[in-house]
Amino acid sequence: MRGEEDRLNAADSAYHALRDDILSGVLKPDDRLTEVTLADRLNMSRTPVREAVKRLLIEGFLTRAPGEGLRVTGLEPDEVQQIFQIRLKLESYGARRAAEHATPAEQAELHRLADVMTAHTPPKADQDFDTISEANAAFHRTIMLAARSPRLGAMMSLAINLGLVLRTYRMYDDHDMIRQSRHHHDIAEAISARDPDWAEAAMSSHVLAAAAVARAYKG
Amino acid sequence: MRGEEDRLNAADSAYHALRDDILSGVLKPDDRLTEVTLADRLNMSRTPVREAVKRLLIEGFLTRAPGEGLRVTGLEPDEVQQIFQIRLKLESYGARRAAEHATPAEQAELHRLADVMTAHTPPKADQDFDTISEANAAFHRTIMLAARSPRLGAMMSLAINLGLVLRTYRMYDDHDMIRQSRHHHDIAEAISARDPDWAEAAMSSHVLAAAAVARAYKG
DNA sequence: GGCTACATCAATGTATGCAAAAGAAAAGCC
DNA sequence: GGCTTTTCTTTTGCATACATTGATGTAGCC
Repeated sequence: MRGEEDRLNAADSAYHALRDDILSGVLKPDDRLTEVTLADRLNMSRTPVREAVKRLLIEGFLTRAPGEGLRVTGLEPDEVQQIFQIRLKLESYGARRAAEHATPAEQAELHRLADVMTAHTPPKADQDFDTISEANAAFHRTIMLAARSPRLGAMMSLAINLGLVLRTYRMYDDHDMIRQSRHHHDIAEAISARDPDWAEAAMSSHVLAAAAVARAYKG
Repeated sequence: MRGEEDRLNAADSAYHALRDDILSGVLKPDDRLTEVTLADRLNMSRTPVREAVKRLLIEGFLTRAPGEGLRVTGLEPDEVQQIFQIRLKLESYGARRAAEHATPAEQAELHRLADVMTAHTPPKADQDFDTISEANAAFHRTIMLAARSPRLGAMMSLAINLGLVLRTYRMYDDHDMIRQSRHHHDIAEAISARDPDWAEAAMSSHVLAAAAVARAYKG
């Protein structure tokens, strides 16, 4: 879907390819990797791979075993909840700032995205599923933009990526989805009302509900 | 005083050298830099310099001007406050978790580091300054370790290494330093008492005080 | 005279080769 | 036979050469 990936340089595409493989489980925590192996895999030289690996190490997706290559960092069950806690802090702060700084256009966009989600919830076909998923991502992205804090945006994208595994909607049943969609309307309203406290609380509630779903989900 | 620095590899020493030059003002926000220039400056090849630059870019010390090289990032006042807000959220959460998970050894270490800071505060010589700075960094690092959350650690290192802490250290007067030192004792006590609420509140207070100093500082 | 197109240069991106560090295995010594 | 030492192998670190990209300026054309 993204024709732009061709325009990415090798180092960046290596980064994204590896990260996606880690998050999607193609590369598993026990796999032994090496820079050369990965370079072969991706059909490029070690240099850009090295760059990507360095970044993944910093971000905690990989760890380097002293003398025997790289390993994918495993997700402990407890860590999932920790990531939700981090998201809780950052996203609620983002919502607060969005309530203070969102333009009318951004407010309208948030309402529109919430409407899209509602219209397709609960999903009847796979296509609904995709539409919801995309609208959800766009909703959160718009709030981050409206927060007018590039640093926060960078932090969030990392936190979100860490939790990407969980964002697969497999865990959500219809009830969860409907609630989530309502939450989005709440948040959009709070931001339109320029009420930071409300926006923060609504977002907190939203994230905590998601955390609870993840906690309950076994399988 | 640290003989270990010789054992650092080229990329790391480049990173530290450049960061120090930025923090100390040898490299100023308007300077136009290039990877080749820096490599010459440091008597090494572009490869390790590139690595260091990449990291400094991520951490926000440098920005790349599309077609004309690198520039030292000037810190906008508003951004400084935003970074403190992010730190506030993450560090207070870290303190909370540390209160829940710190080992007796870690608790003792925190008290020890707080004592070291107090003993050298207010600083009388440059050496005191270094000692305090190091103890401070170790204190926060120990809390992050005690929080038992590698992901949080990764996020923090991105947020914190934005260099702000280092740059703001020069803003402190004796009064600020004494207060900071007292805060560290508070936090250590809260963690030893295994009181997450207290630990979180104490850390919040600590970070917000630092933010206030930064806000008041003009020059 | 103004606009386009092409050449040129500066800066970054990528590939490859070699060096150094760290483990593992094998040989020698006690 | 167990321990040390040495060497071989694996993996990362660094340097250098080359490719690519994007900006700037100049010449030619309209």
